[in-house]
Amino acid sequence: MTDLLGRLPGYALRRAANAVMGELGDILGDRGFRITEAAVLLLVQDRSDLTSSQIGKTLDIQRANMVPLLNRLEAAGWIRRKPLDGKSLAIVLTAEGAAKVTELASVIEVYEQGLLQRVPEEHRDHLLPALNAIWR
Amino acid sequence: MTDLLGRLPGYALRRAANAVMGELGDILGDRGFRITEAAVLLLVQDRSDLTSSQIGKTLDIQRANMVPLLNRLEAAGWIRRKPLDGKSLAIVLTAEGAAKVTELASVIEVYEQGLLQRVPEEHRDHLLPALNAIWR
DNA sequence: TATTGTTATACTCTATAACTATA
DNA sequence: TATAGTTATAGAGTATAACAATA
Repeated sequence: MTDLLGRLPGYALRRAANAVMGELGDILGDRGFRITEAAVLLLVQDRSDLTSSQIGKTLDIQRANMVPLLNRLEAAGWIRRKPLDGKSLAIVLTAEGAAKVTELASVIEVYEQGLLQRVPEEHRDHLLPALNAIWR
Repeated sequence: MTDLLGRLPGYALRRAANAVMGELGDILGDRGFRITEAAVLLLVQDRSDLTSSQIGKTLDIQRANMVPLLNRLEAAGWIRRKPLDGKSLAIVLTAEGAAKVTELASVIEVYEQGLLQRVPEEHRDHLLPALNAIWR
């Protein structure tokens, strides 16, 4: 039973995700972001009508944990809380935030391309559909 | 740019790993294990001459964090610290631990098979090599 | 001089419960 | 009555620094 762990998809998934999140965390950290913040910003760039709760549901972040996260993004001047009614707030990018996200998307795109290059060509196109089949 | 996150391998990797670790964590938790403990036990089942430091290097666990982990496994009666010389300790399974690991390996095997079944057949065989290429 | 096991500690990330104001 | 935003807090999991003993 040599190399048992290397043959378990679950373990490989964990190690691969840890490696990638570590690398991406360093890259984004150099630019003042955390990974989860980057995900929120990219989502908000896509859609400017989402509330904190909706973002949380989409990204699997607890509503309660969205608060300090958005506070940080707001304090940095990248997002704004825009009232939709007396209860809900839409999260929208500021002009400064939009510029930051453009830079961010570019950095991430470069990293993701490099990531795919690590995967042997015959497996490359299968990675994303396989991963999405697991959690979606 | 709709569904941007769904097209990023890094994000998909994170979500898939979180989903799988959550499920596996529940399954193992019902049996009194944490995921990392299970990994240690499987590795020790494979090789009975490894020290705490070597296990940590193999599984990417800090030496300092191995201590409470092994303490728990030892307190449960599943492993034993066996002196190799005046400095190093080999981690070996007890008889009770060996039985527990056999059960554990079976539970994990069932889960991993089910996990692979979620992946469409045309992508299935590519998952493990693609993941291992990313971190190994 | 480097390594092993260990202790203590800090930090990040995430989960839970409860409260309020509004739909 | 359910939902949104919020507060406070607790728990994992992981990282760092330091130390004694031994290789």
